[in-house]
Amino acid sequence: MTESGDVGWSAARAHAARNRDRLLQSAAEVFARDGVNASLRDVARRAGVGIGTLYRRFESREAVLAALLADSFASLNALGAELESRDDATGSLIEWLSALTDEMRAFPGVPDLVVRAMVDDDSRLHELCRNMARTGGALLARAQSSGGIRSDLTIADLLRVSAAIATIEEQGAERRKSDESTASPTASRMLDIVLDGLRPRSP
Amino acid sequence: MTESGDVGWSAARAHAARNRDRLLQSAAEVFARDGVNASLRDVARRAGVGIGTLYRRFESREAVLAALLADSFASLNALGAELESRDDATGSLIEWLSALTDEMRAFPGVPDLVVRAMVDDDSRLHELCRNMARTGGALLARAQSSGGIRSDLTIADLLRVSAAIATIEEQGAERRKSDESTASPTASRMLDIVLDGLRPRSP
DNA sequence: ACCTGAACACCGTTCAAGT
DNA sequence: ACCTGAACACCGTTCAAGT
Repeated sequence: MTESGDVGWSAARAHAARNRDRLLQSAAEVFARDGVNASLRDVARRAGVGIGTLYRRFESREAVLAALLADSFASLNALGAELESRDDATGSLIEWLSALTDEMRAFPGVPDLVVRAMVDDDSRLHELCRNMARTGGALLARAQSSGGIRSDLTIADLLRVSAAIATIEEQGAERRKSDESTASPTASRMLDIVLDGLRPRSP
Repeated sequence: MTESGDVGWSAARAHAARNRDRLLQSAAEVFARDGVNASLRDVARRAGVGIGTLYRRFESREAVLAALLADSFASLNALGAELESRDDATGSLIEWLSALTDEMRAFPGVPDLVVRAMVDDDSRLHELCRNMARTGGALLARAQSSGGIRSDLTIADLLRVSAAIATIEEQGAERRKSDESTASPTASRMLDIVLDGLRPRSP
């Protein structure tokens, strides 16, 4: 099949790129269904490629996830930059935390992953998470100096809270067999309740 | 080896009981290290029995966990009963939620497990969790009628919050590689902060 | 009655062999 | 250069064979 020189090369490269796209598409579907620890063999199967191809395109499960989540994180950084120029510092922070919580619901297991990656230098998601944290940190500092948010909180605290809420809502979104008294709360209600606790109290 | 009649039987029964104890001991160690989804083969190996014996003594992973967590849940119910007779209704609820959060930190993954079991009729932990929720529900109702807790909250909300905090602290308790700005908050601080949000606000 | 371990159908990950 | 699938070392779970 070897066509001479560049033609063969670029055909192979195009094919490789298509495989990468298919793998990402497939991974998005499988992770959405089975969570971030879903079977990578499943991902490869559904993409119609061999398992070896997956490992050739992505050095690890986290590399796949990093590729899938990169856009989310970029949009959070963009939103943060935009919110910096708003008057309401506290409202800005809360809006950003809401957006973060939403993004973390991409796949089951993402919140956990993000919290761990924040603290693990070796994670493929480490830098992505750290950048995102920097964006949030700026918003937090502004909200704190405006007096709208307790001054003893750190951005690490808030990311953990956000992750916790995202985990809760992720589970609440699943099919429930008995739905009487344990019906899941509205998506944003839990976050609202918890964020209430972040304001300074004047008793 | 077959000794005649009852003697052989009771020896076998005693042996079986000892195996069960060893398995539980081993499971406690392995789950503490690797979380609730740890290898059951590992559990059997460390207990010095065949994998078949584990499955003979416990019909499922959840059955092992139910056996390990039964005491915790019982003590929460006892604590609840005791707190019912205290004057400070809100303080009682908060103390109980603190205790619950602590118990959920038994092994990594327990909070998630409890939240799921609460909603899954088929789980071996379902009844255990439901009873515990009933205990908390009574404390919540009392705190709400005393005016100390927002009236729109349900016990399901609070258990989810507790699970979320327990998850956070469980992760915070792990060895961190970089510990600068992401240092984990003190054990109870997150819970305190969040519980602040549960009080009615008077602006 | 109880215990064991082989057996089955899956994983994640690597790497020789093919094109 | 890229792709494939066998190979290895693991799982969870079941069940025939042993005592």
